[in-house]
Amino acid sequence: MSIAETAHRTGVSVHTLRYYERAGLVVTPVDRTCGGQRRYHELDLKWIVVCTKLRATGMPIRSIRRYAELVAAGPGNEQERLALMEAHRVDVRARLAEIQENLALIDHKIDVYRGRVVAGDADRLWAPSRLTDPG
Amino acid sequence: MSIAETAHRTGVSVHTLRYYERAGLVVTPVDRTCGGQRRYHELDLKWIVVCTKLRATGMPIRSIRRYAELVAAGPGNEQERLALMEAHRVDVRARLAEIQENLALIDHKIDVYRGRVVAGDADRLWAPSRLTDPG
DNA sequence: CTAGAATTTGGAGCGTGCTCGAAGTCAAGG
DNA sequence: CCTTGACTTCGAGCACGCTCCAAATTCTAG
Repeated sequence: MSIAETAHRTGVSVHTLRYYERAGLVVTPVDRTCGGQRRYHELDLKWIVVCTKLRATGMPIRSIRRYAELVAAGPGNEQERLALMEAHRVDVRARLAEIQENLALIDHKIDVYRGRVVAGDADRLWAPSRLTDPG
Repeated sequence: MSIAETAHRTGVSVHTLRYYERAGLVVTPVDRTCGGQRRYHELDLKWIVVCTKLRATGMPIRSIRRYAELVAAGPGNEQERLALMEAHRVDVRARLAEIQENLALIDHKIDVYRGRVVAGDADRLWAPSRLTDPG
């Protein structure tokens, strides 16, 4: 299929598809027409989707490239692929925990402001407790 | 306290502290010595920590600036602060969900590679199922 | 008072991940 | 065949969030 359809079906732009290819994120060279235009197959599409999911978890491009290189190299380096993924999982979990932790602050702020808005709507009287709770 | 100590106690670099100030993330102007050097107080420190937590959840600098402006403007805009935080919470939760969802892929890959590594260590025999499971 | 460490400013530089522009080539319908 | 739109490459540009530099000034310990 054309690059446009691939872009449509994977949800990434054609620019990004070409960028990913330049960046070395492909496992096998993308098929081309005799005129030089890219023709993607289902397998290419699946791989691109994997890339987008790894990106969505914050894996940097260069790590995905490394992973693509390992996959391209064929069987025999599962140990390294495993290490790569495990390291990334540690990162992701840490980030997840950090976000969840700090989400509590946001929840708290929302509670506070909800209270203030209700009080304000009721009688425009409140004490801005900036000294104990900045913001 | 000095900028260096503030940096130490908040975990952000002195460069970043100055950058945040330039970017309009402060609620009130930072106190200065007669010579012009910054002197941070506990309240400044608390606000900086809030900023770092918002940053940690992915809130962009310009949103934090907007929030700081609202806080600086004093009581009366709780509605807007609330809207800002609620919008951000929606973002954060969506991102959280996306990460968690895609973490499953990583877990799956790890399971697969663990299996392959064990099999490989045992007898170096496996079928690289690239056609069904790229990567 | 003085030396040396810390801080100041404005602006430049950088890493990441796209995003786009220009100029030319290719593909498919009529 | 011809037109029109999609595609090609290469390199530049951009948004973001820092990070750093240089030269001047200030602070602090001895």
